[in-house]
Amino acid sequence: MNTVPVFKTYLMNNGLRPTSERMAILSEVSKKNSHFEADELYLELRKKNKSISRASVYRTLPILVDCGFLRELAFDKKRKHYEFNYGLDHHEHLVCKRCGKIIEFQSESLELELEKAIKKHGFTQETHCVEVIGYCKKCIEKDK
Amino acid sequence: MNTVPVFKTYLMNNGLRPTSERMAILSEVSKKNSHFEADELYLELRKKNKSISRASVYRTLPILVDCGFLRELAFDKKRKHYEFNYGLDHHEHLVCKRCGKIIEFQSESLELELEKAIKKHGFTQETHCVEVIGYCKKCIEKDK
DNA sequence: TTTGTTTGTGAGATTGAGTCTCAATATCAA
DNA sequence: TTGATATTGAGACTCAATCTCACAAACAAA
Ligand SMILES: [Zn+2]
Ligand SMILES: [Zn+2]
Ligand SMILES: [Zn+2]
Ligand SMILES: [Zn+2]
Repeated sequence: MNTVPVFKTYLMNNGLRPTSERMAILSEVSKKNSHFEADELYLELRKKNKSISRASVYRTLPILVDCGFLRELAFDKKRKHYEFNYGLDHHEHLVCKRCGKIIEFQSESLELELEKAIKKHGFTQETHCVEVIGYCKKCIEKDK
Repeated sequence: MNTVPVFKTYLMNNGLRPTSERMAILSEVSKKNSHFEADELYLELRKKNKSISRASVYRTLPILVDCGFLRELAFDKKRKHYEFNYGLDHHEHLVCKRCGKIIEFQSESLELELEKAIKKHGFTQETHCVEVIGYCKKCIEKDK
């Protein structure tokens, strides 16, 4: 994908510089195909001998969220979770309280209904998150 | 409302005791008509000479969430926010990134579509939260 | 009641994700 | 080059939330 030029343009337009640290973080993050947290990413970069300070990692992630590469997730109110979300289909999450499994799902009609409700209140959406807390099929069966 | 007997039954069924601290917290919380956070509640109880320790407040809130009196909200990933949610209409939130205003809204058809999607995946819902991040009408107009 | 067992409380210590500081370094435009 | 500005990294710091543990309540059985 064309993430690099898009990121560089974003940085330029906001008076930010395309440092090697920022570019390395973008690169690492765009390889992710699942949810992750900041410290996990920091340690991964460290292992790959791309030692970027914890501060820089924590400083860069909000930038990547702001320019639309990452989505900040809401499950687990202790730590922030992210997912790469550029050029991919938008999805929502079902979180199992028992086994912790996270199921991703898509619903066009859900998105449409949400869009309607948002417009009705004169609100301008940037992102949204729909998260369902409950129990997955397997866990329900186990508890019988 | 019949919160007190419902809470007592819940506690009983879970091997927990209906202590004066727990009942006082339930009482305080059920008077709330807006979003609040744990420490705020602790300080309020303190002012009213119902000195309950910070630990007990933090210990009781998850119980109240678990038995359905409170809902845990997802905006502001730094601190946990709650709202009293018993016998009231279910609603979702629009959060303005600029002024911080939180608009509550309801949509029957949104709920129905969500319910459909959940069932489709064999998931059993306990709660959910829909949160839209963006800009409110006023802030959009100001920025022109 | 009394006794023993279990559960809950409070004060303060501890944790840990995330932020801040600031001197040193990198970037960039002129 | 040079000067203005932005960024980095190491480690100090913050602060919401949790944990510890001695003591106090609640409860069940006798
Ligand atoms: Zn499960
Ligand atoms: Zn996802
Ligand atoms: Zn606003
Ligand atoms: Zn609300």
